[in-house]
Amino acid sequence: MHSTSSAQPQIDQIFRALSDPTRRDVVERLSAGQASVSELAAPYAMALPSFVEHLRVLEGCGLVTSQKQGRVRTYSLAPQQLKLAEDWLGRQRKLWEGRLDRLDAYLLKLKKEKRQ
Amino acid sequence: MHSTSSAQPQIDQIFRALSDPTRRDVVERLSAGQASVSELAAPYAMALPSFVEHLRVLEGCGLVTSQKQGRVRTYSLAPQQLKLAEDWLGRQRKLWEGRLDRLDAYLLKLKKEKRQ
DNA sequence: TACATACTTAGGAGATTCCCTAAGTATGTA
DNA sequence: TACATACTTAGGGAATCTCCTAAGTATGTA
Repeated sequence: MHSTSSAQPQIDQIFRALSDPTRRDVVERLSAGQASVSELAAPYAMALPSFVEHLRVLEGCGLVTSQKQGRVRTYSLAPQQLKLAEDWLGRQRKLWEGRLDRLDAYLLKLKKEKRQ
Repeated sequence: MHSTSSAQPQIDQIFRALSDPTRRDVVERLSAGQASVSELAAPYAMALPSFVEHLRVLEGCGLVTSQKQGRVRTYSLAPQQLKLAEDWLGRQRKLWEGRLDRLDAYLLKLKKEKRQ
């Protein structure tokens, strides 16, 4: 159907997950090291089930992992998925910069031809 | 309320916009150069008003710009906003890598101390 | 002027999101 | 055993999203 067809549910979900400030905060917090549900939830006014749903979204797209020990569930960052999003953005930047380079080259050529 | 407080509506909207495969396709297409609404819409089965709504979302968060000449509206990429998202991801990667480095250093120190 | 083209506006249906309260289960502690 | 702690499950409500159809406006063309 499309020319480029970048319909990857995984990337969809990763960008979607990162579009919420609470979830971005959690990712940032976990960059500093693992933490339990209550530790992660503490800074937020939100009801716990609401907050836990954010954690579920993050785990659902593989941005974080968790394991339960006794009654405490501990979350950690899983940075490979972050890389997926970063790679997509990097690819766009390269395309864009490549286009600028070609435009530069073209303008330079025009200028040269004019001079002759 | 939060420790890190990354509640930036702009970044929210950018990640939100990029979470849809049609909109990511459009960004990719525009990386190759500007295009009109009908050119952009051509590959999709979607009704035109639905597709145009995607363009409105992209323009709303500054990822693309448009101008109308006669009856044709032409869209271009505005790559500065892409950089916002890329920067956020890059920052997370640095935090994460920094943490790994500190962990390495710590393990190395442990190993040394054990040897004495 | 008549007709085609390129959007644009209006309104609506169904799914999803993001929050809530109330009540439950499993685990550690006195 | 009684109680507190740390989630977990169930269900619901308002707002937003992503698509649709139908009809409108503005511009170029014969």
